[in-house]
Amino acid sequence: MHGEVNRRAKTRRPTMVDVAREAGVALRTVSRVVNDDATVGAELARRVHDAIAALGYRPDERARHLRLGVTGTLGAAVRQLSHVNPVLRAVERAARAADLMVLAASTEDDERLERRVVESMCRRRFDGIVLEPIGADHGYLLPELAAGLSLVAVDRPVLGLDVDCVISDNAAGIRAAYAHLAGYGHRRIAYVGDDERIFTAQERATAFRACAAEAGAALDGMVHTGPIERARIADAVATARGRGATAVITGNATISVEVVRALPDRDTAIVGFDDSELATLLRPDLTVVAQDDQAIGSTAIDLLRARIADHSRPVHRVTVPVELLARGSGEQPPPA
Amino acid sequence: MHGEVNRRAKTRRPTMVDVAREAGVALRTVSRVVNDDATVGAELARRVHDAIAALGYRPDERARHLRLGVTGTLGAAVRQLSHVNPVLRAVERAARAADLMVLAASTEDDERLERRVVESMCRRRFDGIVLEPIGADHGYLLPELAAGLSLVAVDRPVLGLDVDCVISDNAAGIRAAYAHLAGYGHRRIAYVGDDERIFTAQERATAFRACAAEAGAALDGMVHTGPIERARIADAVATARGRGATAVITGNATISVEVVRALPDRDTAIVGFDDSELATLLRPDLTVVAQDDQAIGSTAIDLLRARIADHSRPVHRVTVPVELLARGSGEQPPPA
DNA sequence: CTGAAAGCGCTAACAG
DNA sequence: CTGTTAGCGCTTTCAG
Repeated sequence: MHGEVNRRAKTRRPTMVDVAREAGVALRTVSRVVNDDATVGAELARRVHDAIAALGYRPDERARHLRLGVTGTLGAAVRQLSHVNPVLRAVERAARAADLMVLAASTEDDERLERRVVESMCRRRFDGIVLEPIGADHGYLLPELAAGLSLVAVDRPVLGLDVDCVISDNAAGIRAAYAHLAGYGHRRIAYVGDDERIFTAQERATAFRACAAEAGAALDGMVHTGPIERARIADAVATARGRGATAVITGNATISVEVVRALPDRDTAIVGFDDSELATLLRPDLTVVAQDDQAIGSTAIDLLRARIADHSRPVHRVTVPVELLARGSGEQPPPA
Repeated sequence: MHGEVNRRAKTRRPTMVDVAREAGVALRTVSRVVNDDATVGAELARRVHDAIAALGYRPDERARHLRLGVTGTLGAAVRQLSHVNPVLRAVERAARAADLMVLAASTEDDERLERRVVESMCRRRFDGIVLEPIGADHGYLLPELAAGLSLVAVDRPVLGLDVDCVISDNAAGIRAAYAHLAGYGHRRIAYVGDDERIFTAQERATAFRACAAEAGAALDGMVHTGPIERARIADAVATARGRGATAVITGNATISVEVVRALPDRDTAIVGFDDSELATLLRPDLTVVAQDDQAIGSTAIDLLRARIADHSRPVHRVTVPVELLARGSGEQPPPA
């Protein structure tokens, strides 16, 4: 046990100069020891460490970063920190492997907050930013990019701006889901998705309509997009079933939950977009189109590091394949 | 649309001095405009803004923070950013209301990573840190606290150190759950919890044992704690039911899910610790002991701000009440 | 290795 | 309001 904390009086924090004086060495030597430069003798290093401990010296990275120009820090501006976000997890992991610190903040799906967060990170001179962009107008990024910001968008592109991004192959995912259900004999397949003002929602809904058209299926009462609200989704499911739907494709994990909630009897096949922990809680387990979160995260860091290293390199837009995981809910044929 | 990004050549970023020269004003005036000080004429302010836009000047907070001494930034070191964490959400909200930026990082339940993250935040001179402490040895915090770190622990105390913290009333939650089930006639109540090396898990398990003792109930095969593994929890549930348990109290939300998974027939009453989105997905809906996340988060920020303002104020350890939410799973009587 | 000094970009104190 | 200047704490160059 460590016991009582000695809460320091109003005295100035010690600096490197103080440490140098205490240890009786040159400032330069302290700097070397702190950045553990090999070219310093063992005896001197020990004296410096003793002085650091005696004074309670703590290096100040603000000054270091100011002098160095770089901060060794990446910002992550995501929709909601405290939500499940495997991509963010992969981003943190990949950044750690590259010895970069990730500091994250929520944008709360609020365009103004996104702007505040990103601009704040820019003023702090983070080396780069991983952004889950929201909203339509990202014009505020233009001066930052011109001033040297390195940015990579994940999950969605930054509309109207030519910046690096890495997104899932949403259309391929929908096509896989559609073909999977059709392969089990479904002819009336419905889609329940998110608000189409959201980029991914729009991509997925569009792909669904294309699939139906190609299959020669009518769309009446089969496509339901809009905000994620329990009542709306329950309505959508009821309408689709009333029109004879025997299978549903959902637009994301939250919608999958609501669709399952709205389907008390399990006679409708479901393929959900996005995998989640809940998928294997349901009975039967949920068949899903899973994103490759690990690939998205590490690709984002790769792109960002390359952009930081060479600001004028060509823009890369990477599309990451998705995978259909058959677990049961998507393999039931239509009722005879 | 904004079109092509003008990726700046290798030229130096403009500074305040450049802006002052461009606008033909004093450096001091630029500083005032940037920090929108009211005592500056409209005409001059316009000229400065024009110069800022013309040069693409972006203020550098590193220098500002270095000069000012404070950073207006709080760090949040939490177990896993990309997990559901309503407390973190409340922390962000409360900090924003106080005009403080929260930058968060994951500790991944790894003591060494926690240390790296916290020390990094200290070197960046964050004004304060919100920590979800893990592990037993927090001795590394001692020099930081002595050097002026403001810290508040949430969810668990920092063992062996006398620092501010805010935790839920775990024992009261367990007592409420026990009394609730007993009130519905249950005499054989089991507890399935997390690894007791975790502080909250230990508190909850201890409280459960005390409840059982007080009720004069035998504990044989009724208390199961350990790591969160599907097989272990399934075993625990089977054992408890074999010994005649008619009700289960769980130690946290993840365990609730696993317990439900292990109970295919719904003839066992359940009260879960921690509310979650899943609670209302199950049938019957899950009765839970819910933490007051909002209160925990805003209290944490209050304590932190007070600590920042007065470093030698007395340490506060706040316990936040919990609430039992009856939803169905905890209101079934034992089978006759 | 030492000692001295410049400079990163900003704020603030000073005298006009 | 302007112009000048010191200084935040660090890294790094330069001569010993």
